[in-house]
Amino acid sequence: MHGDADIASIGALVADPGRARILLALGDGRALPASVLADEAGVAASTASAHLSRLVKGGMLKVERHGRHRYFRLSGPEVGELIEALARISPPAPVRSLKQGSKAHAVRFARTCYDHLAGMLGTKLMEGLLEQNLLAGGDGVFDPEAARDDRLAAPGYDHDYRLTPAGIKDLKAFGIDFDSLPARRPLIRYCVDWSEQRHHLAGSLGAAIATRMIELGWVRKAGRSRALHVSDEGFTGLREQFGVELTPTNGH
Amino acid sequence: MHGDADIASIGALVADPGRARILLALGDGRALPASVLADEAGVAASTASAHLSRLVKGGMLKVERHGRHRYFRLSGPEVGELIEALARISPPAPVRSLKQGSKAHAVRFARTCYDHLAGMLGTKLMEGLLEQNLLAGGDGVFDPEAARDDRLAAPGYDHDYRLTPAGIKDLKAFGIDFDSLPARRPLIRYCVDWSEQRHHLAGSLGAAIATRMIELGWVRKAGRSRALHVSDEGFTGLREQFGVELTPTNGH
DNA sequence: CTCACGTTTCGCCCGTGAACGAAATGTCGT
DNA sequence: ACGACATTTCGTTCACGGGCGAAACGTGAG
Repeated sequence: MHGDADIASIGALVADPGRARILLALGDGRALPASVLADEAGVAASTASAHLSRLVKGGMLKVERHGRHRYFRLSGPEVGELIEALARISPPAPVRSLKQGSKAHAVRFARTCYDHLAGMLGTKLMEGLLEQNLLAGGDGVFDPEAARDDRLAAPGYDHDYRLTPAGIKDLKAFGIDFDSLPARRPLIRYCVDWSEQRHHLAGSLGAAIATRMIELGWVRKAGRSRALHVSDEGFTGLREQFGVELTPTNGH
Repeated sequence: MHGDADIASIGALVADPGRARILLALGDGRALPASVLADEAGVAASTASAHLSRLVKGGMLKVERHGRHRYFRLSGPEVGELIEALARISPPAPVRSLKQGSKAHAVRFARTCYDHLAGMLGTKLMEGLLEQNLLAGGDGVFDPEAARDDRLAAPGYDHDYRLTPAGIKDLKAFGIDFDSLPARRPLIRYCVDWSEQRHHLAGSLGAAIATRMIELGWVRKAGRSRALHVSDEGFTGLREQFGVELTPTNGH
């Protein structure tokens, strides 16, 4: 028999700024080599190595050998969920350099969250879908106070979003093939976006929309961070098809 | 404009064993005075005071003054969600004393999670509801591997549980008044139980069932922890009405 | 086979923060 | 107003863990 859960040991792993940056970089489930992560964390290779082995020993990361590189990734979705939960209540980090500043800006503007869209892009899209009545069942806002009514309600499960007939029609026109979506995964879920404190679309539909937008060239992965770059066609397409008013400058 | 999320600062708050025990004790949203929390954490009052003020400054806790006591509670549901996410991937804590051991045992056996039932009681009940076809749409298991199919899937939203006609009938007979349940809160949600790694029932139905069981005297709050005590009527009632085979000894 | 590169181990320095008791502060009950 | 109790502040001690560079290790490329 064992005792209570030792959450302090996990907390200690996250407590170091270098390790935290490593976790954030791996946040959407990608695999990255140690050297890149050292760079990402802003520490020497030896230091990063120590951090990485502690994270592996603690069960948060797992390793894959590929030639003389060692690729690290989150050991499971629960870890990603933890990172999201942490980011949601974390204060904004102090900006260390101009480059870091604009990089953080890009991540907040549009990024990947697992396999769907997040950041301002993700939440504005959700808003557009709701305004055009393609989606119904919630208002897209994250309101910690509302949940207080019945003490502390279950976390993040407070809305039942569903597609409207118009939504199915428009999304089919957009290029979503509903028949080919995985059966066992729910069509529509939502995440609370940590940078916007609003909802963005997840579930298999969220993933399909993200895939389709990349396919159309509306967005593309920017560099090796989770940030996404929105193309001109993306901006016009988002406005015309989903009523999303998004401009390259309204990020901050 | 601000930079990335500073999850390390939150991690540092959780990293200390004393603070972690405080957070765990407050995990379901209750308010407790500083002296009780000092006892719970196993440290001197002065030490606990320092911990508590750091947790408040960090935004994880808030204070309410009541006479010469100061009651602390989680500052919001997001914090509770974080604690659950942490506990889910944490190793079992080393047992420090016999008393702590049996206390941890009691918590794993049956406890409160926000306003519904968790621990072995909660997961066995979920299992019973599914076996008797009062509930459908999932199998009650938490399987991190299954989510791997489509990379890292959205966290914890992988099933769509729903009541069957038989479920509505039986639960009405059990004493649940469906008409009086809050409208804006979803009827059925689930949580991944950190001690059992299975699902237990949440949502307004989960809360109503918990309330009704307390009303019937099947369970009662044990002491000032989150643990619940199951009465003899509770054991027989659970078996007869929900097919739950639970004995006082199968906790470990 | 040997070189080059990615990664880990080692040894050392240094700063941070957790612990406690004692004493100060504050609040209630009588 | 006084004494009891809850809580915080203060001052000190002490241990743990992060940081780096140098050197060792291991693997793939030429």
